[in-house]
Amino acid sequence: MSRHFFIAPAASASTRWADAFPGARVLASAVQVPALQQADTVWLSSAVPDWQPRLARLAAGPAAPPVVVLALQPSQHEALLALDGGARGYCHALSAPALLREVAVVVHHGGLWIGPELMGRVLGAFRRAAPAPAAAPDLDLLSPREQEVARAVASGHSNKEIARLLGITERTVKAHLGTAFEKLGVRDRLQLALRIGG
Amino acid sequence: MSRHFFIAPAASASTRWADAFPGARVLASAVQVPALQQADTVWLSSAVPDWQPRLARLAAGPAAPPVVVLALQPSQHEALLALDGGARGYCHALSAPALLREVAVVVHHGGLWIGPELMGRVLGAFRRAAPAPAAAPDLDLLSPREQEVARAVASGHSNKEIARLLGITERTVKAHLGTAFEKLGVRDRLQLALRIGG
DNA sequence: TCCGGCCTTGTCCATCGGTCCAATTTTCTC
DNA sequence: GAGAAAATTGGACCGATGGACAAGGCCGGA
Repeated sequence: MSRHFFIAPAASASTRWADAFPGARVLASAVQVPALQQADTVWLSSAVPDWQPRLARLAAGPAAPPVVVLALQPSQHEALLALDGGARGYCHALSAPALLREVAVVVHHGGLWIGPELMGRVLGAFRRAAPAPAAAPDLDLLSPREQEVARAVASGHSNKEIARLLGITERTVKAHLGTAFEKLGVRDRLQLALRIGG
Repeated sequence: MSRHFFIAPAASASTRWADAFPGARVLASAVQVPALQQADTVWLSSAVPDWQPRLARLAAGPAAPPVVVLALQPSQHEALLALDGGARGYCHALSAPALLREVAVVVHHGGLWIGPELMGRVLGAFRRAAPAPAAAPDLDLLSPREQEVARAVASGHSNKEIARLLGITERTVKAHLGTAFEKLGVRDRLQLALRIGG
């Protein structure tokens, strides 16, 4: 039995939600229900005046339920506010029941639901905040072949796998690793992976 | 009948995917298969050298299948590249089969799957302590003692050192590691370190 | 009280990983 | 061309690692 809670102003068009999720509970915006913490999904209308602090309270805590913000007039600005506030989804309040059920499945399984047009904007915003990391200087200490082997090790491969990947003998892999250990001052493959991977 | 395609280098750990999706097809990185356009989900390893142009080709078109990029060493930078390239998900290549199935459900229903670390960035840095609930946080799968051992391994310590550190027998360290490997679905200490981070 | 998970340790054994001895070939620089 | 560095492989040795099989004590929930 799935537990869905809708939080919306009194006169809202909650019939869509009732169609999509039979047995769901529709709450007046003023109500404070502790049971919300055990909900499968909380649908919060942005028509509720204090939806942002409500969202913050709902999304806090280790076992917080996924919250989807519903908007009668969706905007990218509001969508960013919702996602930044901890919402797991943002979609039109008048979406078809079938779509709402899709959204429920997604957020219930740990996914994030945002409109396709919003995705581009979100990615653009965060690419600016996450520049490409500089090349690790550690790797420059190694010869080209040693770098290949070292990267393969840092990817979790065994000597046998690396040998097959590079088309060389396992013995040769060991040789490259040995010199790589010495150059980087580590004692085994794990420490090497931590050096060039972290 | 779900159709899953995995594209990965020859010697990759594709057994995980086979566990998660019986009947799925594992493709060598060099193969070009038109049937990919009809796939339910395409899993693309970022260990494939030309994964970005491949992703672009896969994600293009009106009826493109959802593409999930798998990374042995997930980074926010690479995640952004993947999502910006049209990927619908980005997660660790060594994720447990159960988690991979969750990802499949999400993307198949139109959702977006991003790792807990990237989610934290999206949702704001100050609330990073309380990330998404469904984001199975690797370490939480382990018992307290197993976590201690796992963290020590991820710090580059040997079994003997860990035994001395924790005041237990080396045999016990092996026991904890064995169960940790099983719970996280990795095969050795290096992959465990890569999973939980250095 | 019984069951299950957790922590602990034991033995045995196959495999892996790292190091020592050594060698040949290629490639680049002086 | 001489020399140096890199890349390659061989063999052997031995410690580290991980799995298989077994078992005892502790503790909390059904």
